[in-house]
Amino acid sequence: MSEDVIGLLTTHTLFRDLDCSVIERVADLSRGVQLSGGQTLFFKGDDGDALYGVLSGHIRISSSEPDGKEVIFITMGQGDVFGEIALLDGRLRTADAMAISDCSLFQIRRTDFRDLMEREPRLTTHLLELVCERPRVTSEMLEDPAFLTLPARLAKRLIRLAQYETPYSSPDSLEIKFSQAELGQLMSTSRESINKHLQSWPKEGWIDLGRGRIMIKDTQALAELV
Amino acid sequence: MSEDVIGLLTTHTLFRDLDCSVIERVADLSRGVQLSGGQTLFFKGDDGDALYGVLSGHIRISSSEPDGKEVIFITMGQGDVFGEIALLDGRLRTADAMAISDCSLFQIRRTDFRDLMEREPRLTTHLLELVCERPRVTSEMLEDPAFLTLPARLAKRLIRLAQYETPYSSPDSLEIKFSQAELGQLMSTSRESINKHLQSWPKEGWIDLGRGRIMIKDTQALAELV
DNA sequence: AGCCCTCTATGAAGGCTTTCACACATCAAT
DNA sequence: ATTGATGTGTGAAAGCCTTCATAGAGGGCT
Repeated sequence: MSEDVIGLLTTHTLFRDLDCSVIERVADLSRGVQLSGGQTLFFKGDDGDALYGVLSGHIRISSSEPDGKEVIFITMGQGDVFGEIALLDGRLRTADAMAISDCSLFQIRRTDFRDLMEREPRLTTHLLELVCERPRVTSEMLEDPAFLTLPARLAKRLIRLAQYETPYSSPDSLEIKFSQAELGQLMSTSRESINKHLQSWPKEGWIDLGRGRIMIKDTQALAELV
Repeated sequence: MSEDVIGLLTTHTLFRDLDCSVIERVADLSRGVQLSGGQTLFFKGDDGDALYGVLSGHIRISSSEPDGKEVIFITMGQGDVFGEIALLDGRLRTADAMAISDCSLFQIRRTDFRDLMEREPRLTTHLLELVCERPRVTSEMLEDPAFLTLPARLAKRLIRLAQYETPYSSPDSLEIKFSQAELGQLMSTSRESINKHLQSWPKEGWIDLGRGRIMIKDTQALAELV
């Protein structure tokens, strides 16, 4: 476990360039968390008292309403670190985090991390970079629904998913493991709408559809829709 | 000018609790920027080399497309500080900033600010808080379109505008100085849709409509729509 | 006053999405 | 092999929003 954590830490933006001794100290602070698929790590509104890193499995960051509607913001996979905002300001979590498959995470608690930050200024600087990255992504998510039509957004999202948010990939044919219903939630639209737009693309040879997965065959063509 | 800057700095989250000497140093670093209504401060994609604070006037943070469409994210008024993300990571601006009225701003350049940060760790901590606040707001802006109907979002937005984003206010009757067209851009919808929904509320006595302004008469009633 | 520009008001037509309903395919478990 | 759960494929009806077109009202300027 500890070696896994050290491996993840050294490759992540947040901790890269730090001395080995510091990384080991961070790893010592961390404790393992195991979740099975469907379990919730935290809810929107919980106290934000820790940061998490994904060692294996996938975590869905989403927000849901009492009536059952849910918006998925992003899914986190191996190597991703999340929960850093609540870690910094100690306020409430802004979204839910749920395991969508069996997960192995590491957790660093707020108090431990703050002590470390005081001793290691570079850690703060890196943390700032990480926190700055989020708004850059979110502001794009804000303007896309206003500027792009649904098929354009869908194409864009598929490309993004293939590049960043799936473990599996091969040279010229990228696979996305999401059901059409999940895609609908990712994009705040209905499963049926997703389905109707997806129908036209296999005919062009741009994608292949399967049960619970989509193979991208022509990224270029999809990109031109945007 | 310098006294104005010091006044703004001492009241803002970013600099509060800092020693007077430090605040004076920050003020010394800053230079004044004057804009007349309609002038652009920076465009999305520009290099982000400075942070700004509003001494007077209003700045619109928005993002626009070649075809003329525009989404307004937020408007900044007296006492607001913006541009801090590009300041931190030195990357490109994520939105346009334009003066919607004659403005007096102060500017602190990236290089100057970073020097200061190294000498003043508390400044970094406060900056982190500020940067953390943004995603909290934006993530709400992301889920609202998915969960709420247009009238609900409109009501919510009016309340927000009345509270935070207009200089003018009086006890039980809040005035919003936005045209219906601008409201449409704020909410990524058409001027006509805004108008149609607004029509029904004066009859209930919840708001008064004027040319280029809206008076909120019953905040409670609007809040219940959400 | 007269003129112009901006903003508000309103209706009709059309488009895109949602919702509902149902059929069918796939996979896992018994 | 049967059953049940989950995911995909489709069509019809309804709703909401957009776009287009047009009218009128309010303010500032000469």
